[in-house]
Amino acid sequence: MIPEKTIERLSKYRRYLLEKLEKQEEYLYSHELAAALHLTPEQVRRDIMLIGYTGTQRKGYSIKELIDVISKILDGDKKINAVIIGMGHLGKAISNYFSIKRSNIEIVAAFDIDSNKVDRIISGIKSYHVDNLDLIINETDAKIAILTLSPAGAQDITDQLVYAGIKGILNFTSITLRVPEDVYIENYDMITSLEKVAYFVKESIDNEGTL
Amino acid sequence: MIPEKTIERLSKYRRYLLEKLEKQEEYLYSHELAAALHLTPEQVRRDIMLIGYTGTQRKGYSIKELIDVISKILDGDKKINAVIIGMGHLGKAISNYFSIKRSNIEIVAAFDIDSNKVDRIISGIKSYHVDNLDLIINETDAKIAILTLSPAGAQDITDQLVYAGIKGILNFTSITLRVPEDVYIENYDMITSLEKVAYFVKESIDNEGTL
DNA sequence: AAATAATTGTTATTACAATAACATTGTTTT
DNA sequence: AAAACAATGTTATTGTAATAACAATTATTT
Ligand SMILES: NC(=O)c1ccc[n+]([C@@H]2O[C@H](COP(=O)([O-])OP(=O)(O)OC[C@H]3O[C@@H](n4cnc5c(N)ncnc54)[C@H](O)[C@@H]3O)[C@@H](O)[C@H]2O)c1
Ligand SMILES: NC(=O)c1ccc[n+]([C@@H]2O[C@H](COP(=O)([O-])OP(=O)(O)OC[C@H]3O[C@@H](n4cnc5c(N)ncnc54)[C@H](O)[C@@H]3O)[C@@H](O)[C@H]2O)c1
Repeated sequence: MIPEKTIERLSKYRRYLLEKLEKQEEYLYSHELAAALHLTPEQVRRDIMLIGYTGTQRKGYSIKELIDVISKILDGDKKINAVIIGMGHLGKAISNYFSIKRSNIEIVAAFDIDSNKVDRIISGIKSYHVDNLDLIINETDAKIAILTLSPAGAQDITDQLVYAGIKGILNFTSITLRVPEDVYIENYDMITSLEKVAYFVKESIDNEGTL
Repeated sequence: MIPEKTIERLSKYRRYLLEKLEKQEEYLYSHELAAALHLTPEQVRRDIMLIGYTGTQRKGYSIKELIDVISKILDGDKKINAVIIGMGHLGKAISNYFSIKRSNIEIVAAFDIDSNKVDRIISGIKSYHVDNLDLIINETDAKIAILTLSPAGAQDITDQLVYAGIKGILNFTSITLRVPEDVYIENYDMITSLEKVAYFVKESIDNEGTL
């Protein structure tokens, strides 16, 4: 019901607002938020309207209240657990990163097929052999999986994850996964991102002076 | 002129087509490509139309020719060089990844501020101290930068990159960067992606049975 | 206390992207 | 050689997201 793009921006708004809150600030205007995130003030106001929060005119939005409203929408009322599959280069980087950050989402376990990488604690996250996938996911009631394993095994593991009750996947493997309708997939494809940057760079170089 | 979303898909089409080519296949239909990437055949045909390629009816598209047309658009005629800034966890993972992959984009240098991480070759990429940023970027004629450094230094380094002639940035730091109009920025924000997945998972769980 | 200025909230418009419809054409079959 | 078929190419439609316009409102100023 709330547009996907708005959800993305809400996440970014919240992070910016939390910074402001730390600096003891109380109110902010739509144009401040817009300027900070390279958006238009209209866009910001529209998003805030969509989530049903209202500021006070001439004074702006209460930072604290706005954070609360956004959090209610993004987080709901209970925490959500996630697991990482594949503790290679990328998997370790992500584990390390999220072990620092605190949020409503907690990474509760990691998995790998390589016996050298399991039964250890890496960046504060316990790592298990994939054979225990179903068991641990049920025990921890994890609902999200972050896929950073080799592409070859990705579809097979995905099927197991779905069977175990995972409802959302953040997929870093470059392959396209098949999942049932009720499982939400967010694909992140680094090659595509890089090729896209390269394309627009090329275009901008080609068009130099053509304005 | 070609829509951004089409550029993204072209990158994915090409990767799929290259796989097919390796298997010695010669032709494919729009519906095959669509099924493989979870798109509609109409979307695929439209994209192909936009880039001015035409297949043959009843026979489909020539895989080889289509790859060539896409490559002409995405790659242009010369290679493009990239650098990585920040050889921490994520920087290393990416360097390692792209040292394997072959494409039109080559990562020619890496930079860090930590003296323990410089003047070495990491995953086949030579790593320099950031003090040499301008020099090396000019020497290598790099046009793209991948930012995987700590957020604190990101805006400062970005200014230096722009000054040195960088025209495209793939930004993994979670902060929003200021750049001139002619510099293309692609932001990738892992927290936002994960929070988005969490939101839609929550929604789907809440709406269970409400269909 | 009235006027002013600045900001919000909402509706209207425009732009962009995806989907659908269908006419066209090359291939195959009989 | 003619007819049927199955795919493409293109136009039309719908849907979604972003932008713009403006009315409503509340602090501030005089
Ligand atoms: N590193 C990057 O920057 C990068 C960028 C884009 C995409 N990717 C993708 O992310 C994935 C991981 O990349 P990486 O660089 O970390 O690779 P990596 O080889 O360092 O790590 C892969 C890990 O997955 C494990 N694994 C393999 N099969 C498994 C299975 N069936 N179950 C559980 N674990 C399994 C391996 O043991 C290994 O530890 C790959 O699919 C890659 O294409 C990585
Ligand atoms: N690791 C992840 O999965 C992940 C996910 C999302 C975002 N990020 C972002 O990516 C960036 C890197 O993450 P990480 O986990 O690799 O962190 P990290 O601390 O492992 O690495 C950061 C590296 O940047 C270097 N650095 C710091 N300041 C620098 C400067 N001015 N010039 C050059 N190098 C500098 C540091 O020496 C270090 O090697 C951070 O901004 C982080 O927010 C990381």
